[in-house]
Amino acid sequence: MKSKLSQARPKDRANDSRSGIPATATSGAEQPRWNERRDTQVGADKKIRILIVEDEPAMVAGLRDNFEFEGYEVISADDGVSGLERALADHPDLVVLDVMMPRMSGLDVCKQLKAKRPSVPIIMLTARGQEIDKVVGLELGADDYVTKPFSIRELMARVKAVLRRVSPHANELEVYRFSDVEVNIRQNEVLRDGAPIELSSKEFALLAYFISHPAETLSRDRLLDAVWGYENYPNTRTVDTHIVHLRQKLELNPEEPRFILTVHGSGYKFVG
Amino acid sequence: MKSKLSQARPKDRANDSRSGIPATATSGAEQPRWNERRDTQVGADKKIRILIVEDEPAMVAGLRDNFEFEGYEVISADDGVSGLERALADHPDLVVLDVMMPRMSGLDVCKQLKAKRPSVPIIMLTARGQEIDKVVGLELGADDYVTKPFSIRELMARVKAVLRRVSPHANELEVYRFSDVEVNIRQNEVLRDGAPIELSSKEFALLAYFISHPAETLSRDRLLDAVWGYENYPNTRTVDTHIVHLRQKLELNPEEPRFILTVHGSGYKFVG
DNA sequence: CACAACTCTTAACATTTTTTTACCTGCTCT
DNA sequence: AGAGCAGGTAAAAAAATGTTAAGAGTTGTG
Repeated sequence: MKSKLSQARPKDRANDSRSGIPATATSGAEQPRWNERRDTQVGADKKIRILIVEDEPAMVAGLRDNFEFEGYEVISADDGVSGLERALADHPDLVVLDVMMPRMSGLDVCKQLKAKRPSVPIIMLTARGQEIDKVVGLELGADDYVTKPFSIRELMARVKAVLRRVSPHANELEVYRFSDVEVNIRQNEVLRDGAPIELSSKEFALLAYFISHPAETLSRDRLLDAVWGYENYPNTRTVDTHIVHLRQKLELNPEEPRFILTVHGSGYKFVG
Repeated sequence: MKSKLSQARPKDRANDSRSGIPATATSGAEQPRWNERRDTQVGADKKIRILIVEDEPAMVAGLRDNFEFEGYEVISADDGVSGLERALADHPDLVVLDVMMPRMSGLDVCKQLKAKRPSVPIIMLTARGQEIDKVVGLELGADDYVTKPFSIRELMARVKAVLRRVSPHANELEVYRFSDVEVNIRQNEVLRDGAPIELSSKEFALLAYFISHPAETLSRDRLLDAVWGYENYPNTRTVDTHIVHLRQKLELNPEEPRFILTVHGSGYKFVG
């Protein structure tokens, strides 16, 4: 969560000019803008971890910024050998791998990594003119590739696409039930006896966070951090208000909440 | 579903200069990429089932990934005998068959399978230098072959070609229906009660993407990536405008849309 | 080549929804 | 009783979306 200054967010992204990364030293022309809030992982419990293996520091910094802004956890390595080591040791959820690197080519890293961890998705960064088919084909097993110079926007989209493809579980399996209420995390949908309950996005994020921390007393500050983000400092009373709304929509008897309980002096607690 | 494919846009978009961002030197993206969404079987009634018979796990995994990404259903077997069994039991629409395998050679599997199910198309994976003529000729009856090492793109193209050749009905299978609306993906045609609804290419591409991701909330950015492509940076509001147009043409009551719903703060969602 | 028809994009304004803040009441504990 | 906290309510503020229209570019046609 980097600059989630959504307060000062420009209206449309055509105008904003968040510092992007030059995709290569040569192409300063591309001005990616990526500072709009997108479909990031809201209130996710554990972050998705991305490993960036790339020898050019500026590129790493730029990618790190953007990925972290999108809510991913980023680790990095600056040559092939250490990249392979980190990939094996730190269990990233996805690897972004430059082809041209010191010590060990990205192609070899890819091959060796796929041999040991066939399931970890890899996106290759290739220069134009390199043999794309080899990179992505079965010989190496990369899941996708982007040719330099690329827009951060394209890379980000492909990362998300690969993640969606690799773990479609996120789509369906995240359904929670308590009492006669059914919460589908992925589809932002809450049902009571099959009838939809309309929640605002904040309300839903709040509920999702509660659900993922059952029976745990959550302080207002913690809820603010998790649901509103670190760069937002609304009044803690804001949380209360949203709790009220949630209860009104969720509880059978909002006067006597059964699911979202108050822990006097501490915060709130969700009980399935 | 790339717009490129459905749009009769002869010229490169490189001369697109309105947003101040040059379309980049990267407009060499004319070459199709295997991993882009293509003319897959969108919203087809039932998926086309591919059987992969191959003993190398990494290869199976890679093929599975790619075929599933293209919208096929994949089943697999890791040796000749079980491959033949599954081919007979599970009625795949196409079989990808490695020649070199334990227990029973792919050649024998092919021969026996063709003897019992003459209609099921088979694509063989052969190593360079193997006797191609025998494989494809009448003796064995395979429909096509690919020599290792091959690019996934080539294999995918051959699979589609064979499927087209074998079942020209595939054209009609790409019809999706909801309410009294009928959408023919391949023919860019939308009918309501048999009467055509005229959609622009963007509108159609948008609808097609919605249809292929039913009940999933799609952010504007994701729609931009999928429908407009990576090299274009239109305003996110552009999506809204097109949604409006789509609704006006598609919904019975555009004021209260039933098919294309807005998810406030997140994007849009299509419900059949 | 001019002209009309059409598409796409952007902008401006209207409307709706969400989020935040402010103010007030009641409760609990010392 | 008074301080501190929980919670209700309403309204202001902000953001997102709907709507309409105008400009630029394309296509098709005479």
